[in-house]
Amino acid sequence: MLSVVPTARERARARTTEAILAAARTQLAEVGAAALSLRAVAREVGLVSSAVYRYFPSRDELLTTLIIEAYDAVGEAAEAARAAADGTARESWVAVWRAVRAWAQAHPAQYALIYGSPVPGYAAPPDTLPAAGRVGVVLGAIATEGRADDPSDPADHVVAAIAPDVSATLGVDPRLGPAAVSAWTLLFGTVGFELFGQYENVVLDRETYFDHVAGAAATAVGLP
Amino acid sequence: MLSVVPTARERARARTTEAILAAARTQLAEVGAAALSLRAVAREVGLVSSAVYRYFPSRDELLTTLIIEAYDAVGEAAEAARAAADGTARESWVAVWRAVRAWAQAHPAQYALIYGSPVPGYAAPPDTLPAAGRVGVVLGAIATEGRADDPSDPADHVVAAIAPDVSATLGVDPRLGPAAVSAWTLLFGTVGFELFGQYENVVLDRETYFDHVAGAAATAVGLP
DNA sequence: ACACTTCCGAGAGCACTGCTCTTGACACGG
DNA sequence: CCGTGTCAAGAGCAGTGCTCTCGGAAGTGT
Repeated sequence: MLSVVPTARERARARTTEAILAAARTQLAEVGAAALSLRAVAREVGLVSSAVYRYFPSRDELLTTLIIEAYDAVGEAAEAARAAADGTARESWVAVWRAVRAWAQAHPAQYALIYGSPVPGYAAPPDTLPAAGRVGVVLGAIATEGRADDPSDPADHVVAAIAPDVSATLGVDPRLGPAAVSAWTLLFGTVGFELFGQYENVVLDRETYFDHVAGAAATAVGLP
Repeated sequence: MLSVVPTARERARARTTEAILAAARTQLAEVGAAALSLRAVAREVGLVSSAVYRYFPSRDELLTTLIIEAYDAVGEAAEAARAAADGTARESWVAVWRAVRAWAQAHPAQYALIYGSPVPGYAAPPDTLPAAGRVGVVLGAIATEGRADDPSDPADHVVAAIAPDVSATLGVDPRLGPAAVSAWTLLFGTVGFELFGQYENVVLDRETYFDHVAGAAATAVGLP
């Protein structure tokens, strides 16, 4: 119990768990979430299907692990982009937007897993909530850092529509809440629409359009 | 062939086709798209599974029919809302936004089918493209009707990022293109985020927040 | 060193899926 | 009235998630 130095069994278990996850990630990228087959994962690892259940109690549990991984990955991409940017707050903002889009392009199946329609019969467990907010935290920090005093604050009842926790966690002025949530929505809406084919025959130059939207959103949250 | 007066066989075929579609709609609402089972549909209709293949060559064909139906339904909801509104262009705009949201709340599975992640291994056939644009057409028409002269037009290269067909089909000023596409994205992004649970513990008062976003989007497309 | 407990992988099996193919019955048109 | 074309049914294939049992291996306490 809680041994600091892992036993051979524990190490073997960790290795197998990681092998299963690696195979699941491959499967996910190749066939998508809904077609992810536990038996195929088992085959790839060299196990029989029932053995996998010793590591994940169900297919949904496996998916949950992948979902958290994906949230963390896109959050890390956003944080890395912010860390790498050294210009104005507006430039950081655009850099983070671009990073999220680039991550989605590179990992479409993971993106669909977390921002597409939920897998049928699958209810996202609360475990995923903290990981889901990382991109929002990054954007909120940038907006607060670079915000000019903006006279066009929303009415009080609109401000109250956003949970106080959000402003607190993000460290932003509560009056920025609605605009921040809206910008966050627009970011993932734009990335999703492009990825899921809604911009087919509509948006010709995706980069130019995306940068324009990112800039407009920056203005909307008060970045000069 | 192409008989004006349908034979008994043709009528029977049309009846069975409609019965299958009705059962599929029920299934879709109950278990979602990815779990829609052709055998379950057949059972509900009172057929054996293989008989369904006389009417739809594959499960994907059935889904395609449902997708087009869903696009048409949400488009009709938007058009009806516009027709019923008799105030300013801004009021019409907000009414259409609300109608889309209400439709999505009433038909979450259909909404997920068309605006969620694509069903795995399923590529949306071109048949769905015209139906997909109906909501955009309604919004574009309202924006054009009520637009005030707006000095903040985007740069030429941004305008050129949007397909000319779009402005032509929507009948809007091409300079409005980027803002219109962005507003369209924000509408479905917001509705989708609410429906798929991303606003859990984030947006408390959904109606107030939604109306605020709708109004901001109206301003962004130049509605006074 | 031996016994005991825990863990793990394999295999069989259940109920389900999409889809194909064959077979027999029925309705329609010449 | 009889050939033709359409239809539903049934069996079957390969696959799925998941459960249960069983034998062996690894770790633990005496």
